[in-house]
Amino acid sequence: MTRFYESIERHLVAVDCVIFGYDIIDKNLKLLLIKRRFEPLKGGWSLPGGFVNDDESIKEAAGRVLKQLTGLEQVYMEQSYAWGEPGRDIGGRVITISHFALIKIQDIDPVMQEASAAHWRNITRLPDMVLDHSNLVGRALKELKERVKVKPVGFELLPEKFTLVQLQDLYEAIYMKNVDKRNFRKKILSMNLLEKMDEKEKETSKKGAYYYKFLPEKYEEFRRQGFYFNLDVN
Amino acid sequence: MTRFYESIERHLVAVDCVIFGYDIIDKNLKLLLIKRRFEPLKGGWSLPGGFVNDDESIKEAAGRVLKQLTGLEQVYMEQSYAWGEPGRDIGGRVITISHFALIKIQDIDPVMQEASAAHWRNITRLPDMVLDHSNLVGRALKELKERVKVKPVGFELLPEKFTLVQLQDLYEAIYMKNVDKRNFRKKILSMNLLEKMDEKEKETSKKGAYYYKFLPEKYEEFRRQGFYFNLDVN
DNA sequence: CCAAAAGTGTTAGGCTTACACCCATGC
DNA sequence: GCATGGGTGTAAGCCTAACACTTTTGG
Repeated sequence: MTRFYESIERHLVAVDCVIFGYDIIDKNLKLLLIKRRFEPLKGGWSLPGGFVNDDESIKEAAGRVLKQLTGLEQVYMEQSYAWGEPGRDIGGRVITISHFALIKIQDIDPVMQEASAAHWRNITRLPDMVLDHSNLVGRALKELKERVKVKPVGFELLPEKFTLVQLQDLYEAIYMKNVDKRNFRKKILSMNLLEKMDEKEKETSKKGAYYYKFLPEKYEEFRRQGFYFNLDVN
Repeated sequence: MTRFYESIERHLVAVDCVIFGYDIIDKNLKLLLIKRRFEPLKGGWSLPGGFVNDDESIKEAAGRVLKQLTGLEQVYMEQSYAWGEPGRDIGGRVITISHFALIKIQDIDPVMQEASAAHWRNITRLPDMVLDHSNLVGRALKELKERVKVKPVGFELLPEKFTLVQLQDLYEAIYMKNVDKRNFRKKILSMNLLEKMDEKEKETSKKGAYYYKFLPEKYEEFRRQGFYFNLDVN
């Protein structure tokens, strides 16, 4: 493969993952962070990342990092931004391509999480982070906010079945503002993307709240017909 | 700088530029393409690109490529996407970070353009392109469409002074659909971002159309006050 | 005087927003 | 029977979209 381009400078290329999770109990949007396991800056709070191997795509590299940390595959992940200031990594010039992933907190393999020393941290109270990782987080969060407005990806952060209250709480956590309950319900239900189940969630209230589930096939069908998801909320 | 990370595989990292221009006369959105000057695929239609040097950021590399081709600096440019499939470049594994730039066609240095064998090609009639460059274009175009709706960047493609008809034609070329004249004018003028000049453009009509200019300072001021540019058009 | 392009307002309907009370149940 | 959280409807106004004629002037 490498017959041409031989005299050209090469670079270390990495991927970093901004892994979002949502805690349905304390209603906080969270990030999965690790303590950096190598020098320089060993022990500092860091995004999970890794170098891109010769035989894998960027996407595969990011997927590999995510799987090593969480045990999860087929996770919703988007490329975010390529960071390449020559001085951004004090250990040498590294170009990193940040991604953000949305995972269901409860799906994570607890053994793996323990082994990798990964920690969930509230998005509102992040520690100081290594290198420019706070910037990567900031950008990913901004992109997430835009994305959940126009694509039904919030469900990636919730269990299969969830109540409308939980869904609203999630949106409030992401938008970082309150949302009108009646308008929110009207809007999301009017899209016909949710199926109401018979079962009720009874932990958090005496009356109980109906579970719903998201119908991805419906979304695909409507999309093909020109429908645009929109949950722009006051 | 390179004390750590020594044993790790390195990669060729490039930038490619999707350079948009708008021809006010024939009302076409165009791309600046070149004939590839080196093997493999020498002579094929290609996006202008180049490898990232050791001492420059990704943004600088893209700026350098753009300047070499057009003579222009301080051009509106956004990073688009990092493309890294191992097999995407038949000459060896190259990770490329695509960008899109918006330039005023008439600003380009004609000597430079000649020398670099750069050609403007209508977006609606692009030639077959080398490697995966059609994909990079597709993505950049999609991002441009989104961007002009929510950010006043269309003006980057027009001369300093332009008529409302010209502005509308530009939006029609980007959106690839017709726009209602009265609604378009109402909307753009209501934002108070344009200044009407006394002068008229008299080439294209006997009556003549008033020139306007965009006021970037106004935009900045309004932005700070929480204003969001929006030109979502029917 | 005519052809060609610039410029201009109004209306109906849909969507957004604001807002407060009843319901079901466990204790 | 009461406290707790779940669930529901309506009205005002704002924004969007549809639509056609008048103005100017060079030839």
